[in-house]
Amino acid sequence: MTGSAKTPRERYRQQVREEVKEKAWQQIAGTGASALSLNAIAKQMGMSGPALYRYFANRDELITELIRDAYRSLADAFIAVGDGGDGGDGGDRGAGRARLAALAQVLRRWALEDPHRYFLIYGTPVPGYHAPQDITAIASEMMSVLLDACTAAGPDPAPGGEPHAFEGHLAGHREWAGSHPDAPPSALRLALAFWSRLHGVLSLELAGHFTGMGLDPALLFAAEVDGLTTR
Amino acid sequence: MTGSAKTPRERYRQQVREEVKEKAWQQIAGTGASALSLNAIAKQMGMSGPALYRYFANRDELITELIRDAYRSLADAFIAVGDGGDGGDGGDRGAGRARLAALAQVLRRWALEDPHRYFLIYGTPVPGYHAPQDITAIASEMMSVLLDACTAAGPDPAPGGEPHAFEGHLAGHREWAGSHPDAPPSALRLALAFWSRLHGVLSLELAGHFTGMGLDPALLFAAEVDGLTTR
DNA sequence: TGTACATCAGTGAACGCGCGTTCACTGATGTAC
DNA sequence: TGTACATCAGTGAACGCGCGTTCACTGATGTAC
Repeated sequence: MTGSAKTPRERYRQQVREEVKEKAWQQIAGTGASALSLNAIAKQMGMSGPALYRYFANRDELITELIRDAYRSLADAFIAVGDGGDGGDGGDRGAGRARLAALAQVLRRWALEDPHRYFLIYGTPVPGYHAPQDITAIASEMMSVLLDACTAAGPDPAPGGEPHAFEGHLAGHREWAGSHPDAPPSALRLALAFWSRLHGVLSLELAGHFTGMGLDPALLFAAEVDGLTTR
Repeated sequence: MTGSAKTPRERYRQQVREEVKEKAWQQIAGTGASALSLNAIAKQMGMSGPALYRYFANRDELITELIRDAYRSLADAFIAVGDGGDGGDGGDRGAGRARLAALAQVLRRWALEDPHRYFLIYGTPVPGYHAPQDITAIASEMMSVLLDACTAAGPDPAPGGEPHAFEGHLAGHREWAGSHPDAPPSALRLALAFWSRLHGVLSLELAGHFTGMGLDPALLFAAEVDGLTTR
């Protein structure tokens, strides 16, 4: 796929890089990203610490790479849903809403699959860290898929007649929806509600705030999805 | 208030403990909780590192104390709103909804006042850390205030006739609402929506996920509050 | 096919750092008679 | 009011640890003729 005709050395390099990242994820799963240690990874791979500097310039580069991979993985999962459904532009509202529901399920599965990976993206920000531009670009890809579905889900002509005040604000502040310059404000609002509500449930769930409460987080999640795709 | 007739030494002890915590918060604001260092705090106070062991058994005890204080502070802010409003039990729905909106504003102000404090409670969990029971008790106090308001806000008899499936689940899983054994399932659901939706917006906002998008998070927050207190 | 050279993966020693925590000790503050 | 003793805050040295990162070097792998 990417850059064919690799020399054996290049292939090996990439292979080792992958193994480093794999061990890094294992370590993050155990003690969190802030405790990520290059030396510990090296030891786990049976190498000496300095050897890793052949593959990553420093600790920060490794972490950035992990964040990038996490975003890429989630974006690909989103895109797969977008491709699977019918075109969208001509689809009826029902199809758009079904696609929204599918995106929600993909998001939840992805989050539960590896909570630490989820928190690497959406958790407490690392002080001083700023994502490079190519990572924000991946985030935009995801938003684009989401906006697709939200637009297809229907403009939801406000039953009362007057659109919500927030939609007025969005009509004038839509830089973030650059990929969909024609999406109605109600679709923009729906996308933001989708994102923030589902993140709210997921991050509380993954952080363990529901444990001991005796309720099933999956049902709360489903209820929120319902609220987003109904009416 | 708590334990009068302190000796001067006890008073001094408590004073130093407070100063330690104050410096700890400053440090957290700068580099996050995971980088909290006892030695650095001591240096900032003009003392040697080991001196702090007169006041805290170890680093973990200090962090637990900070978490406890954070919860206490938010709970007190919630309780102040609850006390301010009219009784509640007899109040009309409008009053309940106004109280919900007030709680939302208090939550947002509290979060913006010190984002790191917010993340200490609601951010990426520290691997292996389990909150002692007295802290979960404080969380219950908050939930109780919230349930008060949600109950007063009205049972919201489902317009379509059939209550949402999730409310059926809640009717049978309400241990977490122990303080309000008679609250209708719709009130329980409202409380969970309040908590998770507002947390969703706030945590995305505080983590900086809206920066560069060109929209005003305060308005998204307000729109979500609106959705919770309308209809 | 074989030799000469360049590339590059990995090692081990070392640097400097800051961490949490313990310990024996000094000196000030409070208490009892 | 003054003396004898107990309490406790704070110090400085020390222990052991792991971290990221650099450096000079060895040995294997690939390339050019």
